[in-house]
Amino acid sequence: MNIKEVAKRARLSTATVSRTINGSDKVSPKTALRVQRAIEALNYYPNTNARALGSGRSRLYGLIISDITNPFFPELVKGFDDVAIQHGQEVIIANTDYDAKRMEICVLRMLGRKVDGVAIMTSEMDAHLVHRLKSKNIPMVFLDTGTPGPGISNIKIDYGAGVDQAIRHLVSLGHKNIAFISGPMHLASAKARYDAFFESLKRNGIKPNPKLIEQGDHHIDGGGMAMERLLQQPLRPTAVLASNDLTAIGAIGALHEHKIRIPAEMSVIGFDDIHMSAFAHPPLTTVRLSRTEIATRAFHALYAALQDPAAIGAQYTVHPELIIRKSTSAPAR
Amino acid sequence: MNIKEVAKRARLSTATVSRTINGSDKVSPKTALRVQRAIEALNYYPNTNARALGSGRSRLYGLIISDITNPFFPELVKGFDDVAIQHGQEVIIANTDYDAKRMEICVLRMLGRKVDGVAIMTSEMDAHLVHRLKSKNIPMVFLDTGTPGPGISNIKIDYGAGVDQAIRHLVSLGHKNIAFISGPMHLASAKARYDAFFESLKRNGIKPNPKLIEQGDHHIDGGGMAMERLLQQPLRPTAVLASNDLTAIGAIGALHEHKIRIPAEMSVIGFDDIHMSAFAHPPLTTVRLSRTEIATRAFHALYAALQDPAAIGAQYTVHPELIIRKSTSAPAR
DNA sequence: CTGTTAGCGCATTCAG
DNA sequence: CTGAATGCGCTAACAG
Repeated sequence: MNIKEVAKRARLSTATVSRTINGSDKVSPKTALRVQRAIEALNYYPNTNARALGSGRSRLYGLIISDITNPFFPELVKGFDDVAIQHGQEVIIANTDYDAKRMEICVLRMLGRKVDGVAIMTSEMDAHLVHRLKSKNIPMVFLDTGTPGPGISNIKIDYGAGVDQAIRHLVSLGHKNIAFISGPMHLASAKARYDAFFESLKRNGIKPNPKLIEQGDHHIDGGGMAMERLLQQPLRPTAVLASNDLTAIGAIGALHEHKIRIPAEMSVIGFDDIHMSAFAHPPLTTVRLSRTEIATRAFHALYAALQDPAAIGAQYTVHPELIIRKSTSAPAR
Repeated sequence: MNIKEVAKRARLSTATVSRTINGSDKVSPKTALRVQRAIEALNYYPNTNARALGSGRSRLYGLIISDITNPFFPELVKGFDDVAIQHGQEVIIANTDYDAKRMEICVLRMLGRKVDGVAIMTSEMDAHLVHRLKSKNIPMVFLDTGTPGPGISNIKIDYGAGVDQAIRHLVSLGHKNIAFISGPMHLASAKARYDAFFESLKRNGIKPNPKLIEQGDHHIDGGGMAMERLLQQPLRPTAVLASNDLTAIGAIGALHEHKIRIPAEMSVIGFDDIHMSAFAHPPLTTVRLSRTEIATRAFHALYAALQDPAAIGAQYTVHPELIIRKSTSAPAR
């Protein structure tokens, strides 16, 4: 079953069939209809590999993430996939697992499949791999770690504004001793949040207290353990901001263990707004980072580059939004 | 950069280059080495599309899941992807989102890409789509919903044994009034767990009480709401088995709201053992369904069919395992 | 608007 | 063990 059969059935040339399949406007509506009918009658669908080989375009986009097991990513994947499907494109996902060798395999595969673009949503991206992609003129879009240039876009996250909303919310509630549980500092996104915390504190007239900073690992247990350490401080904070929601959820768990009431005795704020945060106990106040927005912008950055290869990469900014739920309140006096 | 260049560089024919790339044994070690060197010198990697077109085999496997946002699936995806990479194969993921039209698009794409096999991990699979795959002789493997046959394997989950371990654990602890929160009954997996619950109860000499059965939705909130309903019963159960971990976590949340102590006043058991269950409060006792095992078996079923196309589909059974943590104990007297 | 033709890059006969 | 030639299914000029 191939394009020839369809052409034969419709009594047309393969070129015309190909044209109508690709929505060329140089086909009369009547012949297009004839083609459609033949396609349906024969249950035909084109061979993607041959298509890519012939045209040089694969209609395939690569999405590189570091850990699909982290709830932040599936939502991102879903968003990206959704938009891609809407545009008749496909996506191939690569899970690097924070492993350099695996990352290389992933990139090589994408190169081999002639992807039309790749979205790099992990900060641990080897420079030489990026270079390799660039040398093949494959459009790229980075999440917060790229430098816009020819064919390279970047989606910037305004961590400063996001963290600032959280801190202002806490300050307006009357909090002064605000702790922070960071992520692993070798991750660019964790570092950015960490820095934003300090700046926001200063901006709000609060002197950062190093004893109120603990490091987590962006997972539940790291958050719990960091909270434990925080509780051993002589000066107990009245509020804690976590670098991501998983960390906050872990912290909440530790607080429950110690029978510390939330938010009465301790306010907790997360970052990301993953789905389950709304179902935490109490429902978590957090700074939402819209995965849908990130995914949509990423796809469009790539798709636009495809339409106009000369287009220079753009820089987008996504603004986080504070979602106030039940884990924050004025401190008990 | 293509195979010709490599051939030229190595002063060999493209056929020989192709052979060594594909690990043919009809190439002398010396010439193979020459090819290797040329490949490295030129930074060559084969064009996957051309490869698939020429050989008819794509080295690509399809994985169909219903909702990547459900924590059960990312772990499955990761497992499948890991094994595939180990075997030098690629995987393309399709997220059907419980939507029939989208499912059709996904299958058509896989067909178009000439996948070497597809793993169907969702129960809502259209019969005509399965038929279409079958007519193209594409090996398939189902998760608990397939009938083994030529090129079709099935991975059976012994829900009966899994649920039975949970019930026996509860019974041995002294529980008699055991509630069950089911999943959405239109899902085959939810139905299977539901049925297993009844059978296990009988097997353990307990008469099922319809008032102690509530329906959830396999999400956190559904579990919470179902638990609320259960608590309004005049006869309060001393233990509850949830159809999956998310449901159990929701139930735990509802119990906390009511200040009901777990496990002293209510034991809770989940099903699946998703990663976060170990970090619930208290850590959830649950029936582990190894995603790694499912994924590995699924991949191998497909991969084996590829090696020997005449191989008849096999049936595998994966046995769940009770993981006892802190959410279960003897009932308070 | 439609048909003819020549590759795309590789795997695979078939010779040697 | 190696090379030359053919075709996979489709798209993209180029004609008409």
